[in-house]
Amino acid sequence: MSNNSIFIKKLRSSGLRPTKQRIKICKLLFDRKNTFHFTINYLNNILKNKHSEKISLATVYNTVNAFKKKGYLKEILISSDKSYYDTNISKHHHFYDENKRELIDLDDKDVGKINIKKVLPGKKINSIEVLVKVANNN
Amino acid sequence: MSNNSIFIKKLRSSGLRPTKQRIKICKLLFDRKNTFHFTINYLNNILKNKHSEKISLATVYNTVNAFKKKGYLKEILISSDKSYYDTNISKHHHFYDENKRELIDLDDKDVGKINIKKVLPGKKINSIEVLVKVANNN
DNA sequence: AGACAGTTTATAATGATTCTAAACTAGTGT
DNA sequence: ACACTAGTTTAGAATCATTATAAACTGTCT
Repeated sequence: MSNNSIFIKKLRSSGLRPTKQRIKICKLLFDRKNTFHFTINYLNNILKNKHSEKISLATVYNTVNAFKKKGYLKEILISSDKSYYDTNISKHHHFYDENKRELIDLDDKDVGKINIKKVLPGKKINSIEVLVKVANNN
Repeated sequence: MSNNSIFIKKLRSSGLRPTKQRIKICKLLFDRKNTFHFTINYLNNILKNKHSEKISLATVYNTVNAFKKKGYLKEILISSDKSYYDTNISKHHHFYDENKRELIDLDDKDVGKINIKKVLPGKKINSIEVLVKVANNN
C-alpha cells in the first residue's frame, strides 16, 4: 500500500496511466529485493492465484510490452520455447541453468572485460551480452 | 551432383536416411564456403524458388530439427520474432546487425578470453555465448 | 460533473510450429 | 527383381503463444 505512490509516480513519469492493473503488476515485479526472472505464463499464474480481481491475459501482455518499451524490463532470449523477462535492467549477464531451466544474474564485474577484436566498418556496438549455460556437474 | 556422396555418407553415419529432400537441403546448407545464417521461412523460400520438386514445409521443419539434434546446425536466439540457425557449429560468437537484422559470425579468437568469476556450486559451465549487437553509427 | 483519450477485456485472428495418419521410399533379405 | 518393414514425406489439422479488435470502462483535465 505505502509504496503505491512510488509506482504511480514511475508510471506517470513515463506517460503510462497508473491503472489498478499496472500498479498491481508493478508491485509484483518491482517491490522486491532481488531481481525477478519470469515468463508471461508464470507471471499470469501468480496473478491468477492472488485472487483479488483478475487481470486479463491481454493486459498482462500489454503491460509487459509497455514496461519493456519503457525500459523497465529486459527480454532475455534463451530457448526457443520460452521467453524470459528480467527486472534487472542494469548492464549484466546471465547464467542459464539447463536442469532447472532458470536464469541467474551474473554481474558485469563477474565477467572479465570483453574485448571484441573484430571491427565492422560503419557500425557501432550497442551491447555485449554473455550467456553462460550451466548444468549439474555429475 | 559430385558431392552428393559426401552428404549421403554424412546422413547415413548419423542414422538419417539420405532422402532426396535431405540431400537437397544438405547441398543448400553445407555446400558453400561461408557459414550460412537462416530462418526456417527464408530456407523454405529458397527451396520454393528452386523450382525442382517442392519440399513440404513440414519436411523443412523436420529436417532442420533433425540436423539440429545431430549437431549439424546451431540455433541462435536473438529476437523474439525470429529464430535463426547457423551452419557454423564450431565454438564462436555473433554480431547482430540491428539495422539489417542479420547475423555475422565472430571468431572465438576475436573475443578475448572470457573469465567468469562467479562459481555456481554443483554446476559446470557447458557453453559461453557472446552476442554483440551493432547498429549503423550515424 | 462531463468529455475524451487511454486502458482493459473477452474474444477472434494470426502465425509459427508440431501433430496426424495416409502415401511413399530406402534399405534389407530372399 | 520382388517384397517387406521401418523410416520419411506430405497436406492438412491442431496447437500454442501472441496480437488485434472493438466495446465497455476509467483516469485526467477542465
